[in-house]
Amino acid sequence: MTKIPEKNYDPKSFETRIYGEWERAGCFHAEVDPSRAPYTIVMPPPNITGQLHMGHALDQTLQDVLIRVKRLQGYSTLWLPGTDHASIATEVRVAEEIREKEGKTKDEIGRDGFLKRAWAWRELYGRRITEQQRRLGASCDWERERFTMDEGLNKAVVEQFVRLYEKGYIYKGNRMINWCPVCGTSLSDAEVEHEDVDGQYWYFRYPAADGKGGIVVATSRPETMFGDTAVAVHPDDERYRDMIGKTVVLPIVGREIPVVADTYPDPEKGTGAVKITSAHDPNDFEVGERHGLERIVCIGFDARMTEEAGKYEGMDRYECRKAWVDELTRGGYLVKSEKVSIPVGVCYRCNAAVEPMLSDQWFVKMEELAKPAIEAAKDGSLKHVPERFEKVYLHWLDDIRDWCISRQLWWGHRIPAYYCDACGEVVVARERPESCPACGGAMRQDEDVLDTWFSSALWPFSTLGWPEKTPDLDYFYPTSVLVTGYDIIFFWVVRMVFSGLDVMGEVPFGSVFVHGLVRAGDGAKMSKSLGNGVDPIEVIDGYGADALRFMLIDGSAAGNDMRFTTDKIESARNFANKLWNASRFIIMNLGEGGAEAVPPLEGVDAGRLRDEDLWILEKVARAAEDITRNIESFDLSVATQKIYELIWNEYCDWYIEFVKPRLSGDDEGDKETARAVLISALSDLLRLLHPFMPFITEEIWSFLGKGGRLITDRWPIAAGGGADGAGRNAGAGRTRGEAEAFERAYAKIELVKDIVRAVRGMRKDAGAAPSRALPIVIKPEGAELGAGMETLIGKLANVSSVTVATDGGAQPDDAVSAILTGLTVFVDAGDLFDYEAERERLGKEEDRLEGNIARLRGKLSNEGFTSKAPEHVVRVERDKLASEEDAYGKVLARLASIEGK
RNA sequence: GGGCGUAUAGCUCAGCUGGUUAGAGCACUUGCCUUACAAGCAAGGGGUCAUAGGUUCAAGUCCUACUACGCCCACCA
Repeated sequence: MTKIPEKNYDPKSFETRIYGEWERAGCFHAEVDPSRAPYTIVMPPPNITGQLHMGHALDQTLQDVLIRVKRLQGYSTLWLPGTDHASIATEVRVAEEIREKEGKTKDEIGRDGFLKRAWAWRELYGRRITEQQRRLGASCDWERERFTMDEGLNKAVVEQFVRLYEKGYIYKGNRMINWCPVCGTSLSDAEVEHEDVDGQYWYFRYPAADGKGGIVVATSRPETMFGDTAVAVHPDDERYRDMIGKTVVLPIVGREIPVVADTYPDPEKGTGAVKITSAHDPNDFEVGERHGLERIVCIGFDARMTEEAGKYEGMDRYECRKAWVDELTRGGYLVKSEKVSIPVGVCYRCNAAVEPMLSDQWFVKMEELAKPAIEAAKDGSLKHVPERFEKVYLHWLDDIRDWCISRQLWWGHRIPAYYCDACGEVVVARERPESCPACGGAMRQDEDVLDTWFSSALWPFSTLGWPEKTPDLDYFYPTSVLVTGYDIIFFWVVRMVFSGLDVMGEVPFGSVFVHGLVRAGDGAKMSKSLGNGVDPIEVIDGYGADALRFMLIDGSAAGNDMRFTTDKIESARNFANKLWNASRFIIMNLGEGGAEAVPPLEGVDAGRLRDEDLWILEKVARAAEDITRNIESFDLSVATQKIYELIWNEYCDWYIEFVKPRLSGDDEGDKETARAVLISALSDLLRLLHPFMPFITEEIWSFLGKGGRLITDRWPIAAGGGADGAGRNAGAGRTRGEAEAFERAYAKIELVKDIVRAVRGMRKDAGAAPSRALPIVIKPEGAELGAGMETLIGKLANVSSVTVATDGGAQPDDAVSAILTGLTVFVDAGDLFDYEAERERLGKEEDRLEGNIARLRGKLSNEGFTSKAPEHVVRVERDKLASEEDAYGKVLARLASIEGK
């Protein structure tokens, strides 16, 4: 008894089940296997801050497609999953939760209590994320799942920190850093975003100390005036030459500050004189360094004014600004002010305005580390797809500054630095020292944790076991490709590359495959605050994971943003439904013995194969090669379009229709042949589609009696020089005779399609009722009409009889005609025929051909074209002209023959 | 200030290294419940590929300029 699929495509009925089967069978597990080439992708670990969004779904789908293709091609494929602790983001969320649930602050709970709750959070959200990934069909090796704060990774982080410290690449220094007053921590440059806000320039007069004149400076941040330590002017600026070396007085504050000459001020800008606040601005800091200025901190870590601000001490920085400007204005120091747009740095997590601050922090010296990373992109060992992203990568590295890696947070890898309070000794070590090596006193560990990206930077090798020398690391590193969004190129890609080169001496991946954002239907960025996010799980519930996956890949080019619309997801779901029903039809027609009784294609006598059989096999073979090429060059959406077209418009629309009469016929042998070809072609279609729609393809596969699982079956054709060198290309190994037979059959069936389409069109034009079968006459004019052509046409065009009008044979005048390449088709529409309509029809054709012929003649009479264009291009144009002229002649003749009727 | 992207059918988008008459999905028109599929079948309509130059035998595709929108980077007081 043959098992037949349910009538309706219902992804819910099998997706979860199939995933479980794959997982239990160990299909995702990768083995170190020296006999095969490895193919490795480390998953960009999603943050445990929440759940997966549409961007993750895209990211994961792309990786899964690549992994599944390579798995089918016979590589030992490892897709290593994991999650990221996302230090600052998670800390903020956990603190929020604690405030809501317990009404307490972080400090009230304490470090240990906080970490306990953070780990609980990690358990909950980490699991939720991996469940969502399973729903999507991610075929990653769960046995190798990692977390950026697990024990092994902590070991890697400590090891790398110590190594860099010992090399002198990590240092602690009192430098200008970005401070987020809300998150209460320092930030790296990458973590600061720039926003333009409405602001103002205030021009204030700083009187000269000697009472003669003064200098007007412009500022957008008057409140930093309390920290001013100089006024700088350009040495060549005539206006201020006399002032250099003198001192001016800070209005109201009364403190005297020097006027220094420095090349930093641009005479063109503002007044050409710049107030220098060496403790609150990176540029001013440098000017201060050059001139040995003191640093006065007037804004504290809480974004409130310090005692340096006198009576404003304790006031918020922006409130102080207002009050202070008022006071200066009243004092007559304000010269003018103007509204202007000011770029301000904000925290990428909480959006608060970042304050440049002087602070003791740990840094990674970037200059030496960046060099090989730049080199890798330039010498091609690291390729970006699409290429344009290499610019983004290089640009970031080119003017990179030292990386501030310490964070004043609790959730993260604690810095392995230890201090002796007794003698001031600092020890950076893999293990906590028992006591101070200098004085024997007690050691205290640094309170701070590391930037979350410090651990992410090690991800491609730390997850494979580094610093241990493991077989995994040896076999799977370097990884094959990194798939990620363009928005985290410098957060992550750059840092992985320089870390990989530093630690392993090799780039962590040869290619970076960059994708864009998934936007809402109106083009807006999906975001929580806008509430326009689409939950991938809800989409999967409604349409199936396969539809979501297909939709995410189809119809968007690599690196470009895409919009999520129901149109698209429905279209993808409909495609799945189409495949489902076609497969169902085939399975229903397998006969008594079911799938097992159908012989494999190799078991069918080649002589039994009909033209349409050869045609579909050839179609599939050609498409398979194309699709493989597209996938290998990361043109995944091109690949999906081709497979969509192949399945729907060739296999379903034509082949299945061609074969229907045979399936209901009496010739058992022929029936068997048709079944064998149907299944063979379908199998390849399933293989080709599987990476994109893994569930439905696996489910259908299980009905085909082929045994095994599709996920671990084989790709239709061998990878170019890949792991599977068996040369399984469907067209490979054919004899010359066979190849010619395929060619002939292919051309013949394409002609049949043209005839069918022409007849359908003519029937419609004539207004023939769909149920009314009409006789047709085919007049061959050079085309080879094989036997069996008539039956193929008859059924598909609703034709009652096909007469081949051999030379001299009857050629009806009172029939609708269509002139095709190598033949003319007449539809005997009987009472519906109308000479006037026929003439109109032919007239249109005449016009069209005239246009074409004129264009082609022009082209071919162009000496430049015939002499310079490649031979095959010219030949195609010549052939085209010849056939158009031929058709034109026939149209004229036909018009003449019915003239006056 | 620097860099990048996008502009192709009413809408959303493909179009790889330049080479037939520029494609798809949705929408639209017409006709169909044809025993796999109305989430479907069949036949159609619809585009001077943003604009202006240029290179070339040949440009949606390459170059230059320009316009509009979008994004990224940036230490302009």
